[in-house]
Amino acid sequence: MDKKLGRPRSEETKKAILTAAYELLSENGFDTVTIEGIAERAGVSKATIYKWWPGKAAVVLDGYFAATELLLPVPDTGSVKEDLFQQFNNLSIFITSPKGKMITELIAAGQFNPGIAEEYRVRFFNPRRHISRGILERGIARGELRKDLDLERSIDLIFAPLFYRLLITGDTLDSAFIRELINDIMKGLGQ
Amino acid sequence: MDKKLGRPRSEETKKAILTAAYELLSENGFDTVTIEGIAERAGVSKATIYKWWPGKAAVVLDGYFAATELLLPVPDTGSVKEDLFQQFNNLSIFITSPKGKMITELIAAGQFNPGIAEEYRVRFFNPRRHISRGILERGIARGELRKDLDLERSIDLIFAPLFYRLLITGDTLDSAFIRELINDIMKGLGQ
Amino acid sequence: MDKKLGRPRSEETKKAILTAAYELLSENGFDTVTIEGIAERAGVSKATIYKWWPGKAAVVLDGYFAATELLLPVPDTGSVKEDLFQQFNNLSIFITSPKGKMITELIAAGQFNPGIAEEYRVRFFNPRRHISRGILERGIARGELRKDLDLERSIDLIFAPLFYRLLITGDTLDSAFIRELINDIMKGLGQ
Amino acid sequence: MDKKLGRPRSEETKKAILTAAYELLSENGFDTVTIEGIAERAGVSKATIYKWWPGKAAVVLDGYFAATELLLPVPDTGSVKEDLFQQFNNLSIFITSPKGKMITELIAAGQFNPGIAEEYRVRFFNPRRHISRGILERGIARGELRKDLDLERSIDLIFAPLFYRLLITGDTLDSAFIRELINDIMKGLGQ
DNA sequence: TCCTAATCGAGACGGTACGTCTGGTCTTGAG
DNA sequence: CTCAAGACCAGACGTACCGTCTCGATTAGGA
Repeated sequence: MDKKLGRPRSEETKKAILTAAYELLSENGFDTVTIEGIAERAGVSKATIYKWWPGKAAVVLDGYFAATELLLPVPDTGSVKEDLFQQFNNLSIFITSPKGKMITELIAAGQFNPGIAEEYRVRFFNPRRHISRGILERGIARGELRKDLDLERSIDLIFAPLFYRLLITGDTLDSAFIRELINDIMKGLGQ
Repeated sequence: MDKKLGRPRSEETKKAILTAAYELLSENGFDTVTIEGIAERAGVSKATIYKWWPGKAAVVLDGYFAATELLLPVPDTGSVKEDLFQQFNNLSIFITSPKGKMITELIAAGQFNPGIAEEYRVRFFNPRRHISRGILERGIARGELRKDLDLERSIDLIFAPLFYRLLITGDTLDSAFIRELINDIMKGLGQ
Repeated sequence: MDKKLGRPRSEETKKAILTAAYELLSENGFDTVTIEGIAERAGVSKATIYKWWPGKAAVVLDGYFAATELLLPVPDTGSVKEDLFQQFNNLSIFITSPKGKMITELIAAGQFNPGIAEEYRVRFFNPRRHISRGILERGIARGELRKDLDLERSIDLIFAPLFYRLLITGDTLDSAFIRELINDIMKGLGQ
Repeated sequence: MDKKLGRPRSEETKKAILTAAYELLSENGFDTVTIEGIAERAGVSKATIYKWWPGKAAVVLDGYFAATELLLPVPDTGSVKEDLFQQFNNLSIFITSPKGKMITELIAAGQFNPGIAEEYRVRFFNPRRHISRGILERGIARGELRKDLDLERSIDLIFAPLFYRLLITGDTLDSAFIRELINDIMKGLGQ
């Protein structure tokens, strides 16, 4: 069926490209990374990069996730507030670290490139939302939360303020903020 | 004091540049706008643009706001929920319109350029937050809201999900969503 | 040793550049030729030109000589006067032709660019001086000329008035002038 | 007749422009002089320069001659050879001095600008040729030179090799060369 | 003393070309 | 067939001067 004629793709080359892409991203920021720079650093020809990725955003994103994929701990303390605090405190620590700040630039790049956006939604956000969903479901089961919650919207409620600060206001993200945020969302503004 | 030596700056030229910048932004999107394109469309020399703006992002932003500045209605129905619904429904209508979608790209550009970020914070977000603050304060005065609210954080709670959807998930923003969002935030997830 | 990695330089492109350069030189004169104009006419990118030549003067000069290199007849009539007349009459015909007039501008350009000067000395003047040297040497051997001549200085004596007229006085160069010039130089002003 | 309405032209301004033009010429060479640079150095507006001169070449030339005009000694020793030696040795000292080297660049500029050429012919060459003519005429009267000389062509014979070396070969000009040059021209190459 | 006309500085402006840079594509020859 | 090397076109970058054009402030002589 699918023949394998000719020289096979070199895994080393692929790794070198992703590593170079990630290094350049972390050294200079997304917008100053160039395909040419990646090719040079990786000791690879530009054509090889274009052969396997459609453009700079794709390589850099791949490089980022290749270097960043990590196990996400699933908190389960028996308390929604505490579980949420643990998850989002971890997240806020991550996204304010150098590694995390890059996600900012990738989200920005995603505004000009739907493929990129899809990618980080699937690889970055979905797994984390999955964990939040578990927390909320257990909370409902335990009666800590209202039964009628729209889970997806509820998850948005917590993620959103973090990224709003990150992308728009630039305000600090610390554990006090996370704690108060969760309190507000649980309690509501009313009454 | 402030001298007026030399040929005065041409207001027509300035207007032509801003108009051209805005038109190109709305036709092609931020990242395909070029200074050269603006210069040509405006019938203006590149040097003149560089004289008054440091780069593409600055001109385009200026062009955007010059074309977009509008009166913001201040709702005051006597009900926090209704006031917030009116404000944020209007906002969601705006940011899902062609004109509003551009703000997405400017926010993206702001990730690579602190000056830009500052600009849209001041010109776009601050006036709107000011209105929200008024709504919340009146709500507290009327006893509709908890007295101990941190106003800024509370405002974030409402703005954030809109822009989270806009920038990250891409989910739809309609009046049903706004209504439910406000409900959730007022009531809280708890109990 | 000298490796031949990578895509080889395109001879067609090179030719197109030189041709375009020469055409523009002959149409408009040296100082209105631009690299951008050459690139456009040749259907070539500016970067390609800058890759192989340091600047406009170098390309134009190369284009000029690529279009102009021709066989130089070596007169040998048995008479110094006649040989010199043939050589310099030919030369005067050439340098008053359109093709030849360009050399004027290249000499001018050479005043601001030593590399250019070196180039036309080697490619234009040296071969012609070589012929003159032969004529004079044969003349000395035949006893037509003084034995103690400094050949280089003597050659200067004939070339110089042609280019002096060309570059400075602008007086006409015709075969009568050449004849009289050679007479004067042979005879001397004295006595 | 010619009315003198309005503010009269400022002589100081004119002087400042010419001085600035000359200074910049001597510091950086003709081709790097700019009208803008002259205007700044002279503390003058560009428009004022364009009011009185058609372009850079004209101002610089004027500046050059304003700074350079000097008395030309008229040698009269009773010997043509000695007179010529004195005149051309002086000339060669001048044109190999910094001040004199600039004339090279002006001659180059003259290739692209007939007005410039006319100017230095009249202001630089004619006065010197006039002196040479006197020397030759006295030589003829004294019987040192042939009666049938074409004076203009004879003058060319001496000027030409100096400028040929200056503009084309770049060979040195020293008093030995001048002496031998005059000898050769007087004696002729023949016999 | 005011008026008129020209000069001048400052500096904005439309242009044009500069030389550089990156993006993507294409062409070799080696493996 | 893959790949490194690297030539190539396309086109924007930001800069530098060009020569022209307002401005407002002088600076005379003539009214």
